[in-house]
Amino acid sequence: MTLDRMDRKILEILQEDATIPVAEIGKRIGLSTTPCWRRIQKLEENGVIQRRVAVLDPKKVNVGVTVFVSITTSHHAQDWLDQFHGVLSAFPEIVEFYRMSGEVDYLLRVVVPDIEHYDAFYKKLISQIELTEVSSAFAMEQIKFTTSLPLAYAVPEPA
Amino acid sequence: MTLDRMDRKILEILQEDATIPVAEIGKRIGLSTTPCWRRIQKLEENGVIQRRVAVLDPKKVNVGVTVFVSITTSHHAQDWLDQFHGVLSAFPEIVEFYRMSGEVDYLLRVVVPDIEHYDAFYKKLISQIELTEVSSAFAMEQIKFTTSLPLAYAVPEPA
DNA sequence: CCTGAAAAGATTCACGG
DNA sequence: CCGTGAATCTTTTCAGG
Repeated sequence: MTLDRMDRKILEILQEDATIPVAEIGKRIGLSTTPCWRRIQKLEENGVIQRRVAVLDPKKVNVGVTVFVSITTSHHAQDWLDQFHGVLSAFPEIVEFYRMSGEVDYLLRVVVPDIEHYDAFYKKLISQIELTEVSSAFAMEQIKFTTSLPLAYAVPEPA
Repeated sequence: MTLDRMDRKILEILQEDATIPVAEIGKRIGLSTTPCWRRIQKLEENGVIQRRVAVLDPKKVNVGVTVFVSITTSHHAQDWLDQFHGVLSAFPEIVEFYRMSGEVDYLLRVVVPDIEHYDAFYKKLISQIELTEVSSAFAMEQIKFTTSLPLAYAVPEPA
């Protein structure tokens, strides 16, 4: 699917605030309600817009602490990997989970209320699956966090 | 603010899908529209719900590659730190930015289309501010990514 | 604090340019 | 592909238990 500048403008608005009425979005980008609405529909059908969600304040739901967990493993059989992915993905505290190149095999972002709860999480984690090497790095401060992806790369070259 | 089980149920639903009508949410949790709506209002007023946003598919907007960038710096003056925070936060490719404890001083999550574009981003970054040590780790696969925070820690003990 | 219904507003659709 | 206007459905407010 190709995204033109209108689509990009719509996405820019909706990434920041999905409560804005379609009529208002149209007004901002110079389009009337229906064509604007049709573009949004298409963006949803094509999966460019995956979902609309409420973003919560981590501190207000008592998960103000972020920990990055680096995992190195010696297992490489597919069976074990599938189980590993499944077990880890099921933890609600694990909000991001990447397979990495380089030194570390996997990187997790974990959210918990404090260090004590992280310790409890950690114990539960290692009790459920065997991990060769695990190292934890604590975030002291979240300086930036956004769900808005850059859209400069999404638009085709100007005609 | 204290969140009871009803609030938590509402948040669980809205974190996953913020398009569900209030009447439907009420039905699911056993509440009629008005009280459910009032609870949502309160959660927004109190900042528990920060915003409602559209979540996009990174690949479909051409930023399928995630890179974690670790930064160590020798500067510690407040002036320099403020500038550092400002300069980095302005990059739309930097979607997360943490001050860390331990080895590394800062950790970034950067999204770009591919390694070539990461190189361009990197050059731009180091041209704008002096960084003592920078190391990049590429994610090969995003196994899990969710904007839903765990809510088990948010609820007060059963009365 | 709750229920049920009415008013206000947004989304969706049929039709025409 | 864009726009206008009307029908439908949601949200929001209000009267009352």
